[in-house]
Amino acid sequence: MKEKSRELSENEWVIIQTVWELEPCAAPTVQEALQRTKNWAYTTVKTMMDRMVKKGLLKTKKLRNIYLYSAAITKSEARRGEIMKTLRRAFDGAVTPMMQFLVENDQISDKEYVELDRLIQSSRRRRKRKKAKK
Amino acid sequence: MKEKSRELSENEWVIIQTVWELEPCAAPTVQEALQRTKNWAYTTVKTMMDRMVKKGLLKTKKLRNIYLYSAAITKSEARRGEIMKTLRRAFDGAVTPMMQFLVENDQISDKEYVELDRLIQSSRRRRKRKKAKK
DNA sequence: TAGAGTACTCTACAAGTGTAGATGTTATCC
DNA sequence: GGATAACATCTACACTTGTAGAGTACTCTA
Repeated sequence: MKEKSRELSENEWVIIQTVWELEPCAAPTVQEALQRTKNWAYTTVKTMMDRMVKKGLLKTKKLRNIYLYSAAITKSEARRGEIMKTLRRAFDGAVTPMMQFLVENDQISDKEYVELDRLIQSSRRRRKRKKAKK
Repeated sequence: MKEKSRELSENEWVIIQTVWELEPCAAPTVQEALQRTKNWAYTTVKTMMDRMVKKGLLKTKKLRNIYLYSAAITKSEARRGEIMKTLRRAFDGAVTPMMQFLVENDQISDKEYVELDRLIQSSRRRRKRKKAKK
């Protein structure tokens, strides 16, 4: 289960987000979709995407004379990688201090508290059950 | 309060962590301190540190003929930057889904649950008080 | 005051990333 | 069957990051 330590750059995130939404999709489609936000030339997008293929972040399938891209990693995997990176770099790998930081930094609204609370409870219950089972 | 979006690279994190511990400190000190973990040549460390000064991550003070470095940003600022980056990139800026992810991904031990719970309660109380005051 | 340390400065180079122009290729429509 | 549109490939270049050698400058001691 060796995580291939997928570190995405800022722009790679932008691209892969779009691909997740539209996959399977061709490069021009992605470029168009990003027209509003990013003003990238077609070749820019295409280059980035091809590099991402080489890195195993995207994959392609040739369809006649065009390539259809899709993500080679799930959103969940990517998120995990990103979080792990932050955790490792900034919090010595410890989850609690990171949560603590989040909680203490006024980045959480009242409503979010409630939700978070519920989340924790339910996840805890779930874990307990799982443990009991084995 | 405009955050200068301080994005540290992997190695910059390593350096600044050391500086936080030892500051004010000279470059050779940092290099020695990292000898065990990283096997960087002195010039490597020095180059990185000087680049970090240019970026506003570290600052120096000339003392006779040596430079003493210290951090130009606090650990807290750096952490915040790192978290914000993850949040923005991978979670669309929303805290709750990120917490949810943490909670649901078995990255939290039983003990941590308890602690987290306490954390949330107390932070919530604190916030309530603060609100009441104003 | 010359040599030995110790720290600093300058320069460099490879890999990765952001960005894209110019050029080539294929399918399609008149 | 030739023009056009749509897509792909090739090439390039500047900037950042990782890494460090070679050379210089200052300071202390014999």
